[in-house]
Amino acid sequence: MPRPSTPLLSKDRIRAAALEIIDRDGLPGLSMRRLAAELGVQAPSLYSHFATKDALLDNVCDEIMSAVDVSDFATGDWQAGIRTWARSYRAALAAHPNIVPFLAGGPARRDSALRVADAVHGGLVRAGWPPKYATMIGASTKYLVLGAAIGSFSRGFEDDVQVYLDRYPNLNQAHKLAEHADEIDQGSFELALDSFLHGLSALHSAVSPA
Amino acid sequence: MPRPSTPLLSKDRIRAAALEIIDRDGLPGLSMRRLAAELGVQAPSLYSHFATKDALLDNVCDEIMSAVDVSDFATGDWQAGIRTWARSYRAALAAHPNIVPFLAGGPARRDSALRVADAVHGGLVRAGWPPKYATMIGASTKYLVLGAAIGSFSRGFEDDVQVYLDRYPNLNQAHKLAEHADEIDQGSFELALDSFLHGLSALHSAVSPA
DNA sequence: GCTGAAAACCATACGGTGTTAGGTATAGTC
DNA sequence: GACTATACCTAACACCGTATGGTTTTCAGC
Repeated sequence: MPRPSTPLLSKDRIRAAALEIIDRDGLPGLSMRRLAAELGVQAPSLYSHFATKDALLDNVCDEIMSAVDVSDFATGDWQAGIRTWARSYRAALAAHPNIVPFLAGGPARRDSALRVADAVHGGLVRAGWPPKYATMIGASTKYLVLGAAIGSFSRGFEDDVQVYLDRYPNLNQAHKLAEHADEIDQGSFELALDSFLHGLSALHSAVSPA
Repeated sequence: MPRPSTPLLSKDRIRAAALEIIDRDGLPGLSMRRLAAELGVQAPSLYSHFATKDALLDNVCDEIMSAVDVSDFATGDWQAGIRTWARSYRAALAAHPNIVPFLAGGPARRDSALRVADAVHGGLVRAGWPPKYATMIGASTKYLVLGAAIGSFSRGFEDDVQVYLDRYPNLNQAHKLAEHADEIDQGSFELALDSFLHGLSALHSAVSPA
């Protein structure tokens, strides 16, 4: 069956199916053959739309990152800018945790990432932060978000309580963590974000020329 | 060549060689065949010592994590405990950045991770933190370290300056980042850690029963 | 409307992967 | 000295990403 009348595939359809597989079966669960099968097609056909598997994954990442909101940097309130950015960033990754190891590992050269970096850096500098600090604050915030996404407590602990009880007395309630994992992840993230901004706010008056 | 007089392989030797390959060639550069070749052996022989590749990688991670220092939690100074923990943790990962995506993705059930979690949680609770906060503080700190390790600025930007200059005016000095990447990574991490502890310290007096 | 090029599918195949099965000779144990 | 477990081997399986080249349809330009 060569070139059909109406195309079976499209970048959008492939991307959506890939993300669905990743969310459902994890990153290793995505293979070009399985993806093709799910689309009712043979594996090499995908290469008419994406040059490599990595290019496809990059495209998936770009779509995820497009939900990141840096608009509050335009208001002049740099704290609101960071908060909105960090929260939307984290939410975007938490919605698709399985792809985070790939997304984080890849270079920041993706267009979507550059758009964000530019807005963040510009917003902070306009708010009076010296460029060097703007860079570090951007990096720190990214650390926090990526770490929260990849090191999520949710899937960190074993259901088998015995493992903890035996040897680690301080973790005797660890099995309860699984139940409240999302809550703890969210709380920990907010705690870190609040503390971070608290500290920055003190620093700002010390280094800002205004 | 069956069972040799003196064993060619050992868990230690395999682990060391694997880590060397990962450090040199990255995580995808490690295959059982290449590892075996480097050890002067055939791939299936490795399975006499490790059940699977993942088990081998877990073992490598355990070794890396053994350098993490939680001893300062025993001094009663919880801030020093966190600082020493976070810094040694980050240093351990920064020494082997290529394995971080695997290390971070895997569950926290590894023995070394449990040892740390127990010490951290115990130290914080003894210092007066309510257990819920102890959990969140541990998680937050872990986020920061993992994020700093995986989202390292160092490898985040393209050498090709033109990419930035064209479209993102606020990033016009981005090419300089590569030169000072390590410095920026370190500075950003310390900035985040300081701010975080600063905020926590205020919170402590509010929630501690003492 | 015809011709030529590009697009979008296909089957086949290559070299790589983690891993299993089964063989063989040595080391250590009763 | 016989037996078993060990630590290597070769061969092979199922899978992977992807290159090649073929076939038909669509589309652009004359």
